[in-house]
Amino acid sequence: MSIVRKISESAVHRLSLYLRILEDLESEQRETVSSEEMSGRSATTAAQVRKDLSLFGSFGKRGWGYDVADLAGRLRKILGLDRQWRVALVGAGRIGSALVEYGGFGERGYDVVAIFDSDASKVGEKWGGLRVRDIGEFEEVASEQSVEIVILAIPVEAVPSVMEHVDRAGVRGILNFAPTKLKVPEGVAVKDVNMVMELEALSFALSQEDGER
Amino acid sequence: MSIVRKISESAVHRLSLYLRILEDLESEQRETVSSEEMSGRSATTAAQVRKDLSLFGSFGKRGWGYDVADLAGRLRKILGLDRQWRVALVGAGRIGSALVEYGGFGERGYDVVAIFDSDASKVGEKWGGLRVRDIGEFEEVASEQSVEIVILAIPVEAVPSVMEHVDRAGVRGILNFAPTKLKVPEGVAVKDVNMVMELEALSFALSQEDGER
DNA sequence: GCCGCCTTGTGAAAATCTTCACAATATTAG
DNA sequence: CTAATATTGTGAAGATTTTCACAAGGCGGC
Ligand SMILES: NC(=O)c1ccc[n+]([C@@H]2O[C@H](COP(=O)([O-])OP(=O)(O)OC[C@H]3O[C@@H](n4cnc5c(N)ncnc54)[C@H](O)[C@@H]3O)[C@@H](O)[C@H]2O)c1
Ligand SMILES: NC(=O)c1ccc[n+]([C@@H]2O[C@H](COP(=O)([O-])OP(=O)(O)OC[C@H]3O[C@@H](n4cnc5c(N)ncnc54)[C@H](O)[C@@H]3O)[C@@H](O)[C@H]2O)c1
Repeated sequence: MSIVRKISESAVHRLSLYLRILEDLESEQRETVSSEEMSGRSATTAAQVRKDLSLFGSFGKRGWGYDVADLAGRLRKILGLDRQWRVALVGAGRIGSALVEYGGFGERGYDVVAIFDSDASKVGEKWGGLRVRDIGEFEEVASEQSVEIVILAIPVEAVPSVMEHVDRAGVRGILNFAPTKLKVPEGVAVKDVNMVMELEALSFALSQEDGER
Repeated sequence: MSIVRKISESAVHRLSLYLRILEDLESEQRETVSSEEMSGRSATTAAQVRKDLSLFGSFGKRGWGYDVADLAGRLRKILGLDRQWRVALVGAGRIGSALVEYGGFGERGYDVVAIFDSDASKVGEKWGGLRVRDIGEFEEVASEQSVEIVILAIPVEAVPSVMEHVDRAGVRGILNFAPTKLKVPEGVAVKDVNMVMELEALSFALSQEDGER
């Protein structure tokens, strides 16, 4: 039955945004919200909000708006936040440590269940209840722990060798911080986080302004 | 003279990608490259590569391709990387420290020239040659140091008060890590880095797969 | 100098995404 | 019950982005 609609990258992005807005509204004890108000708190239009939501169903009541708690629940379900995701961190470096210490992921159902590194001086360290393991143990531990998502926070040079482990372990999704295009088997989802690119987009925008004057 | 073309977000993103590819090619001692090969190393098509570049001029030679070093130089110029940018970090926490210790920004011309925090136990610490300063000094120091870009790595709650300082100091661009929509004066560019959203896009993709089976 | 080959640059077509505009309908007041 | 009001859900229009397809050059070989 399920119709395969292709939801655009940007639409998914906006859904995350809407969820954050709804959570703010929940903490303000608001019961309902209109597409108009949602658009005011994001950077979109009311029509966009309604179109985005209508891709998944009709969640509002005409003349009344959306029930805040109900819509938040539906978005959580749509985004896959109605369950726990078992996550492994590979790369116990600067970014890795910032991520593991950050509580925001656990809150949303992403449980870091294993940490890997190749540096003998890091392997064995205790990081918030978890022991840093050698990358050589990846396949065994990842399958034992049913890891589905990997956060890759390693240098570019280490990517090829680490990806061999990751591929063999049957991981389904990768959040990649290394500034390189990953080669992954069919069916594995990858999202890149590239802060340098964001800075470049910023300096591009500023340079354009300068050029126009 | 300069025609004001609106370059899409995604096109700028791809330009950054192309630059990274060209830098790889440079380190492989390659002299020339075709749009075909560039597309193979990114996730686009050859036509897209050529269209993107043609927004800014015609940099190639028919039947021959692009000169790797020349094109890299032109992209650097387009992205505003042909100069130094003076950057201030606000928030000497986990993310802030990972960023400051990371060399990749300096390499690309982003110089962190000041670091601010509000925590008395952090103010005064030495971070790679810089003293962490109190956020109260922001306006004075930022204008003295000609800061143009701010990296905001503070908790959401601290955003409103910090933004007052930032707005008054006449900063032109902000790289924001706090998961909230910044309100900025006209003309200030903002780019958000939101890792939770990327993870949500990942779990969305994985959930969709599950649903389709 | 001419031919054949290769690859760019770019209009035009196709696809995708966003905005518009309004009928449908729930709610509330009288 | 009717009217007035609010706001959704959604086709259709409009805008933007991507892909197609090919003429226009440049280069090497003969
Ligand atoms: N730190 C930042 O602010 C920043 C910013 C942008 C991008 N990045 C990127 O993020 C990635 C991580 O950066 P970082 O600053 O955390 O680096 P880091 O050097 O602090 O940490 C990398 C970790 O990976 C480990 N590692 C190396 N090879 C490995 C292997 N084969 N298997 C397992 N672990 C291995 C290292 O031992 C180290 O602990 C890099 O690709 C970097 O380019 C970082
Ligand atoms: N750490 C992560 O992995 C991660 C992931 C996603 C998003 N974020 C976001 O990035 C931001 C920073 O995260 P973090 O983990 O580095 O937090 P952190 O708590 O480690 O650091 C925040 C720093 O900001 C400082 N600060 C607080 N109020 C301030 C003020 N008014 N003026 C100046 N400095 C002030 C604190 O003293 C602290 O040093 C947060 O908004 C967080 O939600 C972090």
